[in-house]
Amino acid sequence: MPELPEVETTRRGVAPLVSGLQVQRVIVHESRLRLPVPTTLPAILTGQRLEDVQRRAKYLLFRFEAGTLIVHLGMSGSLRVVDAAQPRLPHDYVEIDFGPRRVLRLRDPRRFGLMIWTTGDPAGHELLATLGPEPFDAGFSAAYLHERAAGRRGAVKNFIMDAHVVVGVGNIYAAESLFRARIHPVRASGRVSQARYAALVTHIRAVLTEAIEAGGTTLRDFLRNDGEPGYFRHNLAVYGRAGLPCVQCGQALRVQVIGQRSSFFCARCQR
DNA sequence: CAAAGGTCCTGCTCGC
DNA sequence: TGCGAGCAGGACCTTT
Repeated sequence: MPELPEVETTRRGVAPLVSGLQVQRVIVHESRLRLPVPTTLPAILTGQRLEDVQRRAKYLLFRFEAGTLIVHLGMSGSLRVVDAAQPRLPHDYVEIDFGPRRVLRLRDPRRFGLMIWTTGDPAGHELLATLGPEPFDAGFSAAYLHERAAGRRGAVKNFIMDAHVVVGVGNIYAAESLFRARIHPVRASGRVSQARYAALVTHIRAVLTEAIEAGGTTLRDFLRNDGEPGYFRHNLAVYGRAGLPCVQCGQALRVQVIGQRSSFFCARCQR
């Protein structure tokens, strides 16, 4: 589920509902996520006031006075703020209770997500310290990509999906932005001109912006924070459209596994 | 049975 | 030959 737009949508949905409130109770129903949820979490959080919710890459940062709760939704995670009377759903693994009508629940069927506690500057945490720039940072530029890609022969799609190069470009938005920039996903990243990287930067930003404004692309199990099903199919030009006609040229779109991920593209438009 | 939106780790290969 | 960067593949886990 969560690519960057979904994570940002989650942040915007959750933050106003719980920011400024004090944690009443924490229940960890299942701690075996990608990293273990600390069993001390209830003792750490109870009584603390949530200052705000920030985002770095696909990590959500719940900032308390004493430290930061780092949350990642993996491939299937979601957060909702529900009434305490709402029954737990299957795979609702952690509950942070900010009051009877303000229970934050982490659901994560595949358990690829994480929820950990850190003190000090979260940017220095090992999970965050080596991440590349945010797509909307000035440091993410054509010159930056061109320089980072010099000499690299791997597929440009893998390159832009590498969080140490730039964060927040997952499989869907990699496909969409490469299509708009007319760059073939298998092209060696070191053999993309700076001018074409300029186009790619523009399109990555545009695609992410559109998706965030649309409330996030949702393909499967994203739930909106009010608990309503949030199914929303963003207008995707290539992702999931193998065999269907290219919106530009009409030729059938192709799918190919690149870096173990299904990659959709137009073999005529993208070079 | 394959595949699903993410990330980390290991071990191999290539080029200097 | 040795080294490091880059890269591919596997692992994590459950559901459809």
